[in-house]
Amino acid sequence: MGDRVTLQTIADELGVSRTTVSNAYNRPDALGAELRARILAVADRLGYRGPDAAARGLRTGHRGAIGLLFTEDLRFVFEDADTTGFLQGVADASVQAGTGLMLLPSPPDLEGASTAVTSVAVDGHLVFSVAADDPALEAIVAMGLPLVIVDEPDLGARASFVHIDDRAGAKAAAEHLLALGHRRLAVLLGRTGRDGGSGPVDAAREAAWTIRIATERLAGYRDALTAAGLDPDELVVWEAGANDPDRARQATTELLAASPDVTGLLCFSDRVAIGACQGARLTGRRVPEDLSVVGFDDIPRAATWDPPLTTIRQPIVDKGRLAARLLLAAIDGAAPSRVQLPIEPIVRSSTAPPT
Amino acid sequence: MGDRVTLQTIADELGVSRTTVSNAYNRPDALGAELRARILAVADRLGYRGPDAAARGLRTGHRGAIGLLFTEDLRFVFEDADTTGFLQGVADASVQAGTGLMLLPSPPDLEGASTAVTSVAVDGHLVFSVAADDPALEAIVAMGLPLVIVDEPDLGARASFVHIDDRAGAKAAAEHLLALGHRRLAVLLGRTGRDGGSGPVDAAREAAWTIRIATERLAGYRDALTAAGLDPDELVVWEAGANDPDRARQATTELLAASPDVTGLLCFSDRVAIGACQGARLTGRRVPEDLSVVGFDDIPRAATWDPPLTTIRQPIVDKGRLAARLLLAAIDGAAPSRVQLPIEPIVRSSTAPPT
DNA sequence: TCATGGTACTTTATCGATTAAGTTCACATG
DNA sequence: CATGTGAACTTAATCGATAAAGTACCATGA
Repeated sequence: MGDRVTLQTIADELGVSRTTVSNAYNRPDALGAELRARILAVADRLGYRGPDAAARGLRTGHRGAIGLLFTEDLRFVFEDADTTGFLQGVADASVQAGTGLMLLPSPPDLEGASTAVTSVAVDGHLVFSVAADDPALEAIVAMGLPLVIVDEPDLGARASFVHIDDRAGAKAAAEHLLALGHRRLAVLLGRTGRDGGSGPVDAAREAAWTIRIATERLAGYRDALTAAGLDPDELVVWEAGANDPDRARQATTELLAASPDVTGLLCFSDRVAIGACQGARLTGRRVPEDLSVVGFDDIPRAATWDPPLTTIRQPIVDKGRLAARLLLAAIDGAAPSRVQLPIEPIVRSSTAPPT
Repeated sequence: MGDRVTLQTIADELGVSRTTVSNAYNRPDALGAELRARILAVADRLGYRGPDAAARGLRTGHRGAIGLLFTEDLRFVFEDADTTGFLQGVADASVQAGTGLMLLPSPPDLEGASTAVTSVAVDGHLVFSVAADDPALEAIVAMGLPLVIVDEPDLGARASFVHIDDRAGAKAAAEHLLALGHRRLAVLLGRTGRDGGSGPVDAAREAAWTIRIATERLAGYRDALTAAGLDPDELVVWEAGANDPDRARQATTELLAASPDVTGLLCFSDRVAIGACQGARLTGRRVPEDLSVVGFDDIPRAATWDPPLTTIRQPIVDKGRLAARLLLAAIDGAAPSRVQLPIEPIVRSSTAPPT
C-alpha cells in the first residue's frame, strides 16, 4: 500500500506485462493507442512518477550526464571569468546534446573527495585544469570512463586533451615587452600546485610545481629573453599562490619592493594582471608609465579594465565547447584525440615603452 | 572474457561472496584487513573500476546529486551575474554536503526537454526563477522528488519556496525617486513570460504575464505612486523582452522617444538598468542629470558601473545557499518550508533630483 | 560445561527498469 | 487451404550493486 508505484504496479493493475507498460513510455509505437492511453491513465491515477532514472541508467548503460571537475573549489568557480567562459562553451555543447552537466564538488579531504566524485552517475568526465596530483582526478581516472582533459594535466593517450600553446603564448607576451624596450622583466604566476605557495621562486620550488602550464609559460617567457640575447636567469619570478586578484595585488607589492627596477610584469592570467595593476598603484607606480603589465586569457574584464589590458587571448568558450564535443564523441565510442587551439596577442594600453 | 568486471567477478576469482567484496569498498571494518587487501589487489589486477554509481544509486535510493533548472538557456546562465551569484551559494552548500550539482539542459523543444530532465538521476530539484508554464518544470513537478523553488513560480505547499518581498522592494525603489522629486516615472521590465515580448505594456499584455515577480514589482511601483497621492495609471510601463542589457538599451531608446518627459526610470534588474543607461545616452540624455535610473538586485557590476547604480539589493548568494540547504533538508525528510529573504535599498549615483 | 557475544563471512532478497526472443492471432496471398 | 507476415503482447534474462538476516567459529567468564 505504502509501496512505491513502479511499472509492475501498473502492469498488475491492468493485467498486462511490465514490458508493455515500459513501452508505453519509451516506444509508443510498440503498442496499441488505446491500451497506451489506458496505461497512462492508470499511471496517473496511481501517482506513478515516470521511469526511474537510476534503474533505467543501470539497465541501458546511459546516464545522460557528463561530469565536470575543476581545479578550484566549486564555490569559486563562478567568480572566475575564465572558468565561466569555459562553462558557457560546455553548456552550449551539452544543451545541443540534451545531456546534463554534473558539477563535481571538490575535495574537502582526500577520502570525501573520491566518495562524492565516484558516487555520482555520469557517462564521462571533463577535467578543467586540475593539478596532476589531485586525488579527485585520480579517482576519476580510476573510474575508466571516457575522459577529456583541458589544459592540465597531460595524461598522454589515456584521455583526450584540449590545450593551447602556452609556451608560445608566453613567449609572445615577453617579446612584446622586449620590443617596447623593456629589459628588466618579472613574472608573476598564480597557482603552481595544489597548495599554492607565494613569494619569490627559486629552482627548488620551481621543480616542485605540479601545474604544467606554469612551467610551460615560464619556459616561454625565458625563450623570449634567450632569443633576444638576454640571460633568462635575470628574469624575476614570483608566485601569488592563487589565480586571484587579491593575492596578486599583495604579491606585486612585495615583488616591486624586492625588485624595484622591474619595468615590465608578465602575469599568468588577466586576473593576476588586474591584481598586479592594483598592487603597482599601491607602490605609487602608474600603469603603463612606470610599469607595463601583460595578462593572459583575455577575459571580458581585460578590455574594460583601467587601463585596458594587453594580453594573450585564448578562445575559452570554444575550448569548453570543443572539450564537451570531444567527450560526447568519446562516449559514443570515438578514440581519444588531442587538439591545440590558437592564441592571439592583444595589445591594449597596459603596456608602453619604459620611461 | 571481454565481460565487464563487477563485484561478482572479483568474488568468484577469490572464492568469497559478492557482499564481502562490496564491504571491502563500503565498510572496511566489516572484514579482515588481510582479506580486504587481497580483494583490493585482485580488483586492481582485474581492472575493476569501483562500484557502479547507477547500480549503487538504484539499490540505496541515493543518487548523490541535486538537479538545477534555470529559466535561461543553460548557455546564458554563466553570463548573468545574478545567476552566477546564486550558483555560488548553491555550490557552497553542495560542496559542504558533498553532493553533485546537476545543471539541467533547458528545453530545445517540449519533448526533448522532459526527456533530458527526467532521464538524469538526482535526489531532488532546485528551480531558479522559471516561468510557471515551463514544460521542463512540469516534468520536474511530475517526478515528485523533493523540490525547492526560488522566486518563481509559487507552487504553494507542494514545494519549498525561497523568495524576497519583491513588491516592497519595488515600492522602495519608486519611493526613492518620488522623494527626490520625480513625478513622471517609467518602468522597464525584462522578461514577463516564457516568450518575451517587447514594447509598451497595456492591460491585456499585463494580464498574460506568467512571471510572478514582474507582476509583483509592478504592483510595488504602483503602490508607491498611490501612497504619494499620484495616479498609478500614469506610470509608463515597457518591457524589454529579456533580462538583457542589449534588449534594455533598445527598449529604452524607444521608451524615451515615446515618453520624452520621463525623468525617472525604474528597472527590473541591474542588467536592465545598465542597458537603460546606455540607451539614455544614445538619446542624448545624461544619467542622472537628465534621467534617474534605479536597478534591482545589486549585482557586482552595479557598484562599478558608470555611474554607480542606485538599486535594491537582494542577498543572492545567500539565496542560493539557503535554497540548496532547504533542498538537502527536504531530501533528508524535512517538510517543505517558505523563506523570505531581506532586501535593502542602496543609493548610489544613478539617481538625482530632476532638473 | 555452557550460555554469551563478537568477528568474519555467506545467503537471500531485492532496487526498477530494458532488451531480445518468443507467442498469439488476425489477415492477406498464391 | 496452407503459408507467410506483421502487429501486439508476454517471457525470461539481465544491468551491478547493497541490506538484512543467518551461520560458523572462537574466546570469555561464571
